[in-house]
Amino acid sequence: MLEKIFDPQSAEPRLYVAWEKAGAFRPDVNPDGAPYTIVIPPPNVTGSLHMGHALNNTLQDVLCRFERMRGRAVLWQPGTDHAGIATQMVVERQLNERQQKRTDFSRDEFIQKVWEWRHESGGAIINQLKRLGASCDWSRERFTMGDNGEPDDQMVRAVMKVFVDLYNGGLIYRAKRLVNWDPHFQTAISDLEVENKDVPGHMWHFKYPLAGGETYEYVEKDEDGNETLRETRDYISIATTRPETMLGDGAVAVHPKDERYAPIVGKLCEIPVGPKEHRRLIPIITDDYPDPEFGSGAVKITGAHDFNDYQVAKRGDIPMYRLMDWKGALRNDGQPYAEEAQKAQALLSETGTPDENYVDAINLVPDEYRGLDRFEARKRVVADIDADGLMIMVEDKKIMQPFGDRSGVVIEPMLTDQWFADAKTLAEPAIKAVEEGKTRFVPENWTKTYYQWMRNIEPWCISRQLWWGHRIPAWYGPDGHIYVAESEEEATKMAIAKYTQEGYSLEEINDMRRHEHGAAPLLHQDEDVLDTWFSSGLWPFSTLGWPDASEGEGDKANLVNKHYPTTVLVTAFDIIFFWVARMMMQGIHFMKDVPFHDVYIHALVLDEKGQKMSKSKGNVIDPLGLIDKYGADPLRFTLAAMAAQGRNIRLSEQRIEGYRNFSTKLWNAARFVEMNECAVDPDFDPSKANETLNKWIIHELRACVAETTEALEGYRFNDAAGAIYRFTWNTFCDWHLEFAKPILQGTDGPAKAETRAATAFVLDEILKLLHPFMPYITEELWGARADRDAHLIVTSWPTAAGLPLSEEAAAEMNSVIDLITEIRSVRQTVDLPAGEKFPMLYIEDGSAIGKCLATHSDLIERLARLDSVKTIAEADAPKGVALVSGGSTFVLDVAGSVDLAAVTKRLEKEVTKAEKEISVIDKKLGNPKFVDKAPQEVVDEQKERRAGYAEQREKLAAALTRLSG
RNA sequence: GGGCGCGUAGCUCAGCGGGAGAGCACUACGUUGACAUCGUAGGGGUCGGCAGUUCGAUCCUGCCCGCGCCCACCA
Repeated sequence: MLEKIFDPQSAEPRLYVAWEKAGAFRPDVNPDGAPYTIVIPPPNVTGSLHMGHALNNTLQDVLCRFERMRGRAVLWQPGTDHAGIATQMVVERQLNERQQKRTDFSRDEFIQKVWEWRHESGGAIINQLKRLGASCDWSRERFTMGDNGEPDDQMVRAVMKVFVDLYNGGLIYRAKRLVNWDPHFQTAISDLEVENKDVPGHMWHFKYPLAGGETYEYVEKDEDGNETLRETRDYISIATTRPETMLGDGAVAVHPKDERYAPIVGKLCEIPVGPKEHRRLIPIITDDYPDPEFGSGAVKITGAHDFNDYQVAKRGDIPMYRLMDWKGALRNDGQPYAEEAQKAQALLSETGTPDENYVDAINLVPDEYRGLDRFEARKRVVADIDADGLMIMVEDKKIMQPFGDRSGVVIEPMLTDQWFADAKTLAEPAIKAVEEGKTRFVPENWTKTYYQWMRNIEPWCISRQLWWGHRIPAWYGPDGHIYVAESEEEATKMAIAKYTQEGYSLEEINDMRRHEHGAAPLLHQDEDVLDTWFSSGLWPFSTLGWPDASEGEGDKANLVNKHYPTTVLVTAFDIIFFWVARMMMQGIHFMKDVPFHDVYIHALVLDEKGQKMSKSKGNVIDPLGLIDKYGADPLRFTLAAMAAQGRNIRLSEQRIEGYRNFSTKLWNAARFVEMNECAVDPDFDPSKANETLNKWIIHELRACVAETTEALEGYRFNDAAGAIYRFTWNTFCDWHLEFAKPILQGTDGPAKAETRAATAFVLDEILKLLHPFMPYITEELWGARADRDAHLIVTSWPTAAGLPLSEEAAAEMNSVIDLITEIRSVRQTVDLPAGEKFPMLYIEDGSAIGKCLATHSDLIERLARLDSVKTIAEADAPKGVALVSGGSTFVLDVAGSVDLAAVTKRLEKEVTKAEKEISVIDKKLGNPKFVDKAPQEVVDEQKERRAGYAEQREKLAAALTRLSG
């Protein structure tokens, strides 16, 4: 016996364990099936399940369960991401709680601590995914750093091989370039990890005096060439939002066509800050970058601290002076300012590209500013210039400022040595693959976003100055030569070979080693680690066993051949650039094929007000809390039902409650079926049903199967969920079970037996269709209803082809439904007491409904609360409450008085409606253009509709005369 | 500045060339031993505005108004 209600708390863990134990999550439950593969977007090990995860994984699980039931060899490959910065942060925070710092430990010790954390509490999110019901093959769980991060671990080897191969192919290189520097974490970050935000700021206008007190005529003209301003100036006006970077200016640039400054191009001007006796002079140059219309038209060029200036400086061989240290404070190294400034001044007389390392060593921060934080330095610079009388004005202005997405601090463009991947080259085949349709975005419009980004891609900075991550497999020799190899051993071999070839003896090589590092190895490894996304980009093949050679299907560990390319990637749009693009680039390069055929981009889950959920806003809805409260099934169903393509999801708890009610409805339906002894009959053949009722429900089931299946095939989760919801509640429960009651409680043996079997059958099919969305309750019912050979999770998905069409039965039952609905409606209009029963008379008119009326009189009487249903000739029809359904007229033989005015009003309203429709259609049909140009079928359809309404109008009119007085 | 998207019932959203839909909320009534986490019935919308294409537009096109999001180097 089924319990009165379903208890998710106790059932969910039990069922989940049973599935795992049965091996249901492994692809070999369907050993002969075609592969169906999804790699999970690996959540951060530090993560805990949020609503986005819940949606993302629900959709993946729906697909996996659906395809598994369809017989595919489904591999849902799970795992987690080592998430460089995030994880390092978590462990550092723990140290802080114990009054310790990361730097209290050696790098090895710290990394050891991170591994300890990872093994103890990392991966809590995996258990949370299990609570959601995710049917991942956990036996294959992977971590982007491997089991222990050791060089022989396959996940690590994959990363090393990729780096080395790309390096050898010239697609990875080391260079000094301007990068986004996060002063909090003291590492470079990629463009994508920077959030540009509008913040209130200032724009200061300063005078840069011309060298030697020179003057020029400054003239401004309007559009017609008339002079609007003329004055003699001994300065050039410069605007900046970042005065502290003035110290590193290498030039002032103006547009070549800007006549105002033509007289002074090529001359020198003075940076108006720093000790007066050592003020630096910089040249006034031309470049296309400055916009004459903006500000004064003159731009200071600080190549080491601004991305635009960097480009100008590169074009013009302007030295780029780095002003800050890794913490974003003004530099405190090198010689006193006077000497350093002199070095810079000396560069002025040189031509050609300045040596970048020489320039980088120059510290142009005046002694009194050294060591100041950049924002403090800004205040000081402004105050000093102002005191000097060289500030023209300051405006308040909204400025775009870059922030680190993790640290929240202002990002500093910084000139540093970093490793870069040649994204432009890697992107080409990745763009082509989408153009050729090898990978398809669903919904389609995301392809544009993908193209836009890929076509404008910049070199990808892949090095990070962190401790936690894949260490870059590059080693430096005593002479600074770089050896890139998959292991230190190999790099050392390369180095020895190189030095031997250069004529050094083994003795001398050993000397080099001693000289450079005492007893240390010959080489020292690059201190940096790789961007987390560098390894995440390999996820679709590294998790499947690459780079180990695939030994065919017998090799369980290596499924690359069988499961790459994967079938579909399910993710949110905010990760297209970070992750999808990188997987495309790396996947195509190394596997010679796209990583996935489809990319399904789903919505973002927002709160009820349409705001992004975030901890800081405090509007986060915790999915685990909802699972505790309602169970996993209602949450999953809600997310799937709301996952319409291309829309955001505003989640409200009411909605979840509604779908919890749905699961209760299903549960109660199953209880009803059980009580009525509708046992599962394995021999039941739906195509052999005789009873109209059963033929009808199977016909309707067929439509639902088709609709659900097609929707899932097209990633239309909401349509699929809607179809099964409506069929279950509005067709099966509301009508079929009600119709079945008189038969199940009646005495007609064969009809009862067939209805029992058919009802049991349809319920089983509902469980199947619903299983991908609500796996727990359906599995529970499946197991409770009969002794089965297999769990529902591995039971075959229904096919429409396996179910018969029964148009006639469908028409018949639907007309009965219409009639009952009409009677109920009339009863309420006339305010007939719900408990009272009356006879109903059908006025014989030879219609279809009349022919089947007797067959279904039991149903009609019961559901419409009638005494009896009788057929009489029109002439014998008494007066009474008349109603029209299906083109026939019926009379409720009501004893006593009823609210006749209400019935009259109701009928008249229906007449009006019919007349209105008729007149609209007549207008159309009367329009020769319509009749000529519209497709014949549309015209015919309108004619049929007109006829229908015309008949309806007549019957209604006749019914009006039947009302008793 | 470029790109994407959204304005349909009180709320959240489907539909997207020929008959305006769902869930929730609301109102009324609850009878039939699956279900009050329920049943039955009902009210409620000039489908953002204007123009165009079309025999016909909530749906296509253009413009406008309002609102989101993503990308972007204006000092």
